[in-house]
Amino acid sequence: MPVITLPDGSKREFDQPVSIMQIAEDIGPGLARNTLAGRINGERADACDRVTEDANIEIITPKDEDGLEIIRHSCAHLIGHALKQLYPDAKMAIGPTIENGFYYDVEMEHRLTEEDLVALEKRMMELAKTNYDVVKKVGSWQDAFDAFEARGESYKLEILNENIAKDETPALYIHEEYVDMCRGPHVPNMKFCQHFKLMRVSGAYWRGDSSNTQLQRIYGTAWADKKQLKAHLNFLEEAAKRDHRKIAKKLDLFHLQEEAPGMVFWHANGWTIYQIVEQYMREKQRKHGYQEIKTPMIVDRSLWERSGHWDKFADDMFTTHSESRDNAVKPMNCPCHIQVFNQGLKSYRDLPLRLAEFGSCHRNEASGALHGIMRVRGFVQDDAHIFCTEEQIQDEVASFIKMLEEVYYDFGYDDFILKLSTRPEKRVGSDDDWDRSEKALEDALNATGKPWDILPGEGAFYGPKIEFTLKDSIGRLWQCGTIQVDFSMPGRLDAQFVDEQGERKVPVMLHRAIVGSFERFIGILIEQYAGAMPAWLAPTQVMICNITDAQSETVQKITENLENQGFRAKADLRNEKIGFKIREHTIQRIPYLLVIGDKEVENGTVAVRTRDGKDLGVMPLAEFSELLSADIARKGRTN
RNA sequence: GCUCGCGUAGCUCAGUGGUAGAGCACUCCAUUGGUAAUGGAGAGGUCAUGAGUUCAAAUCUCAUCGUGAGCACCA
Repeated sequence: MPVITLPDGSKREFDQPVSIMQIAEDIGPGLARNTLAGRINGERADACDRVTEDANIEIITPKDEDGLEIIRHSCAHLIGHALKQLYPDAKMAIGPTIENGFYYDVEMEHRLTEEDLVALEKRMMELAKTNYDVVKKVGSWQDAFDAFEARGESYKLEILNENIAKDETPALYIHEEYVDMCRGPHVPNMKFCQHFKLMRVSGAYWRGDSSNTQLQRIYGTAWADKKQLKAHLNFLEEAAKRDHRKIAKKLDLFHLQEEAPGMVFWHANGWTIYQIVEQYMREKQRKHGYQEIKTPMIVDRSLWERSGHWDKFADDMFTTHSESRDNAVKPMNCPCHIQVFNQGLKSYRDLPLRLAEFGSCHRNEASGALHGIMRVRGFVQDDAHIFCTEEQIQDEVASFIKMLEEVYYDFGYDDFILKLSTRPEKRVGSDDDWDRSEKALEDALNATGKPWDILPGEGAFYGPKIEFTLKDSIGRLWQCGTIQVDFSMPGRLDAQFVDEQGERKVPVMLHRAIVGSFERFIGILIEQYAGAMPAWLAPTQVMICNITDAQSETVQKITENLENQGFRAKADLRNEKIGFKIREHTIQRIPYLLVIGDKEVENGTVAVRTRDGKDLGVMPLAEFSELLSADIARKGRTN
């Protein structure tokens, strides 16, 4: 005789066990029609699952966030249903949901092409449109094993053998002749799975291990209704227009070419942005107590052997040979920074010592990893190493995060993601060291008042780290900032300081970066602003246009005047119509356009228009200078 | 590095066996026009590279390089 309590507090009593669906029917037929699944005392359950005892029950519909996930998960099963009709030899591996959609990894002889994907999608839609019921069957481990053995689903058998205990009762979901195994819940009927689109097919390793066979991964997106699906596809289309590689061509920012894969050729416009970012960071670091240094790019192999990098990363380093020496082009700056630290005996009074470098590094990244200027082989880090005592770690981390926030807010990044990566299995340092430094990072994260994720086991071998991650235009995540505790390298490279007792001790080293790589950071900036850089970063801040030759001299004077004030101003004196010039510079995303005609010359004014097409009216040049200064001073702050 | 796709004029792209096209950009001429494209003319490509099939290859095959998506990697 279960008593059901609904989210609004109302209760319903039944004289026998009831399914979620029956409860929904009891509440109303409209709700029953939209019932995907439910929650029994907060635990997700299938619509057909029975409630035997008193419980809090919630009904999940497509409007529910969980509902969308359930739809996506069932769409993955739908791939299996349709795919095995078209390719009976296909073996289904795993089919989870991901952000905005789902995928299924499959092994099969035939390599899926784009046309195959279209055909597969068509079959999936046909099947879904029949509105068939999905039947859940809970049975013994052996039942599941037999079912998949009969079907030759070797990956399912492997999952059963390795991931599911013999005394468990796995749930099978029956999609007509197709059977899948899943924790669920799933949709009760395929009428809910009719707003999806297959996106692409690519390779993916079984269990994420590159030594395993590579499967074919079919990606799809799925939504609760047509409108949501359309909105998502539209979003992707808009996002593609923000791609930093496309914008870079249009705005003449940089290029890449075959002879130097993964190395950026910065053009004047892009380099202007780069320089502003670098100068800004230089000033920021100075104010926060860093000393800027510069260390060599080519360093003898022996240093990399001592630092431990040669062992781990030899294949990923560029090397050069000269006379009798093997050198590596530096992939990172820390060993060099320790060399600077090691010059002259350091006292505890020198700590914390913060050494910063805009360090030009090269790593021979796998060809498949390269991506525009987000992942490159030659890059520059705003790298710094803080040499300190263990007691100083927490304060240093806290003030670093503060500095990072100042920087990110100035660049208009308000929603970066924080993650803490903790001790991996293979590591150096005592558990005690790890306990303390993980705690220090944790405390610093909590002090930010922002949410953060934990990535267990993802720390570097030498210490835990915090990562600060930004998103590109289509939501891909890129790590930019980081702060990492290192117990290992200072000792390996003989860094020491003299403590209060006159004893020599090894300092702790904090690796840290805010922009990370300038290349990546600027790539994300371009996508964030879709090329319309805020005035402080815009390569050209103001373009001054004449209407006819009669105003040329005045335009030149105005341009000079603005340049002398430190603004990045250019004159457009071409024999073109004003509409043509306006269009061109608007497309070039120049923040301010000044138009000078006879009226302006006569009155000593400028007509101001923004790249958004706003007419700010006619004003004296001094007034425009103030306006531009104020805009520049705001940087990328949104408030 | 792996899987699949792609590589044609500066850019965006059309061209699927008979030695190459459009729009924009570029150059020249005319035009001096008040806020997103003035008109006309011209120049520009051993179709990524190499090999093969064929009477004939941008087009078919193979390899290499680059690139895109994803996977793996990311000190």
